[in-house]
Amino acid sequence: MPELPEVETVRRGLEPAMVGTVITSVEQRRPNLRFPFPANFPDRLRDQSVIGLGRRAKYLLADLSSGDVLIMHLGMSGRFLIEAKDERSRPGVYHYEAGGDRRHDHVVFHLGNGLTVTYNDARRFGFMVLVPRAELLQHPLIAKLGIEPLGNELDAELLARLMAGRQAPLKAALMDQGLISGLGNIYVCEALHRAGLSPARAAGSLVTTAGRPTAGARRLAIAIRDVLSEAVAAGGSSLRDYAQPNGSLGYFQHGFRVYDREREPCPTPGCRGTIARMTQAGRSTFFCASCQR
DNA sequence: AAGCGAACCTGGCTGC
DNA sequence: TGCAGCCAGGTTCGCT
Repeated sequence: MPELPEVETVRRGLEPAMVGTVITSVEQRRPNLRFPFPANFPDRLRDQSVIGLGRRAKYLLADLSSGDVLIMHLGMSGRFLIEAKDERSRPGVYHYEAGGDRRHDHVVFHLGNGLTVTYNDARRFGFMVLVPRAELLQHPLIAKLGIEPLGNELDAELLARLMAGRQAPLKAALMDQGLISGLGNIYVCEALHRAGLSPARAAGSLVTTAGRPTAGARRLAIAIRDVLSEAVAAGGSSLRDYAQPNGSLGYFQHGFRVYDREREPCPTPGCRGTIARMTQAGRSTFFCASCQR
């Protein structure tokens, strides 16, 4: 599920519930997700205050008073649910409404403010790791991440530099978290369509022989920023059963122009093409062969 | 070195 | 209704 906009939406949903409160206890209901939980995981969280909740790429980073950072990744199907322990005490404030299979509630954080935050992950590709704050940037999960696409660095020049010399399909290069971190299958398809670039062309084709960004590179840098910021503003996309922590649904999936729209007419003004689907590196790519070159 | 396919795990949908 | 087969937002590993 979650690419950068969804993770940022989750962060914004969890922040008011968790930051500034204390974790009174943690229920860890299985030994592992994608990886084993850290040793003594509940003990290391108990009685810690949550000082801040940040995000790097698709990782949530909870800063704890113990000096540890709790790194959390949602994998494909991870989500958080916020509930009031006593619904009557906070009527209508936080209420889990979206459907969900509670058999996959793997971690429950009990908070000092009376709320519980539950991590649910059917496929268990997500994980949680504890790292001392001073070691965070050296941690293998974090150290190799590329630039934040919504940060200040991403422009046509940097994009061209990152893609220069690469023979890999442009789509694959954009999915490479070591180059740009936070894009996934959906938003890469969307950004490439907005930029009018074929997912199959070589990444290095965004650079002129003089080493300058092509016009396509300029369009793509803007398209990446636009599609991500629009999706964040819309509260992310709700595919299948994904919901925001408060149970409400993101609605950016209505803004998809190509993703999961195989055989539909291309939405580009004046384009008479049809959205097609192909497989690249084992993942579905949705694109318009007519206006994406 | 870079790039591809498989693997991790479960659930939902489609089609017979 | 049942069941087999295929598909899914991510990441890592091992083999070209």
